[in-house]
Amino acid sequence: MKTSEKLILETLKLFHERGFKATTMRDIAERVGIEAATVYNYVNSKQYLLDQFLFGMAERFYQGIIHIEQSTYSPIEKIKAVVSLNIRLTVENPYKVGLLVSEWKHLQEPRRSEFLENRKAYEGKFRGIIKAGIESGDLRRMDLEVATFSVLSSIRWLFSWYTPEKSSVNPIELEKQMTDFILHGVTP
Amino acid sequence: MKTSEKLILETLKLFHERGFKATTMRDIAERVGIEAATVYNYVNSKQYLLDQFLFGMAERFYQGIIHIEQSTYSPIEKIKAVVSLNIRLTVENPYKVGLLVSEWKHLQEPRRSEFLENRKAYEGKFRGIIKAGIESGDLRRMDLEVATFSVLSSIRWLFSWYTPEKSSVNPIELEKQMTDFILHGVTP
DNA sequence: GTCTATAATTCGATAGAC
DNA sequence: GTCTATCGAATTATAGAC
Repeated sequence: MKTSEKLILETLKLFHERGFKATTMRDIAERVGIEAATVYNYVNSKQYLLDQFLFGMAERFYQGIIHIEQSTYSPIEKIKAVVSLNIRLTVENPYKVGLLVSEWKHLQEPRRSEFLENRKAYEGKFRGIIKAGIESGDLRRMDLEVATFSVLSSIRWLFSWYTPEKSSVNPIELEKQMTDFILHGVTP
Repeated sequence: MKTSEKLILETLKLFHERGFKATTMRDIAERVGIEAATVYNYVNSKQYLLDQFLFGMAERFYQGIIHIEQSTYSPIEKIKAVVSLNIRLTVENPYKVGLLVSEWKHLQEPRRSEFLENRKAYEGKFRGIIKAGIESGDLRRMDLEVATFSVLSSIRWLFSWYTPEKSSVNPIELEKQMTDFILHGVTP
């Protein structure tokens, strides 16, 4: 593996294990097997590394929901597609998705505000899907805010407990199980 | 307000806004209106403050689910009670609940391990409730792990989006809405 | 209880040789 | 591309006067 690749990978693991603030450039250098000063041959700053991780993932979530929003799917099919999107991105990038919900506070302005705007836009698009579903009668009449965040929360925390290797279900089965939960709850 | 009370309150707000690592003793002192050295007249260390917040809340969640577990409620009634417990504790202590899920990594050993064991025990008890419900037929047949964490995730993230003042629903209505979602999903 | 002063350490980042 | 050396700033915490 190239040093540049190893640097990115080890940094991601350290941010995941200890958090951005508790990870030092010296920690990163040690994992890669170089000196701290050499890290600056690859990146301008520690902030840059966090920025790349967060906005890289945020953009993929955002583009994903835009495609779903613009599709001709029914509201329920759109919800299924969002669940599928979340599972796919989380399984492919569990650490980055984890950073997305825990380390954005450490972005510097104006990037921090940009990040929050992006997240708000994502949530707004999801809310639109739920709203359309309620109005068309495909979904139950319920409070829009509660419905939006209840569904979002159940899929956003996937990263914290699901790993395909250790779980009793594979990603395909997980998608079915989670969709069933969101659509029908836990009662028979 | 007594200085000691103001110190606790302002520290909690700062930990919430910036995170534990990004909050300095000087920040805390400034909000309270004293010098940094004076903070040490009230607390032994910054770690102590985080420790108190996290274990104080963790204990309340733990005691709550123990009482629910030992009750004669049916599985569905126990789930409703856990939802109620989460809403009550989150509305009463939104910042502390937020720290519970975002700042535990910054506990020092052995407290960090103790915290994780407590959380695992809490999750285990909740899993037991779901398991009993599936076996009794009160709940749908579904993967135990997925069911446990799907429900837990939907209520654990309450702190990040719900505030009684700004929401269209009050805590009582929120409890009904969330219970309906967990039991029956979003479809009619 | 609150202050000033400061110890002791750590951190992000840079300079410049090779 | 990698190193040694180091700067300058920030941080937790303590000592001791008032």
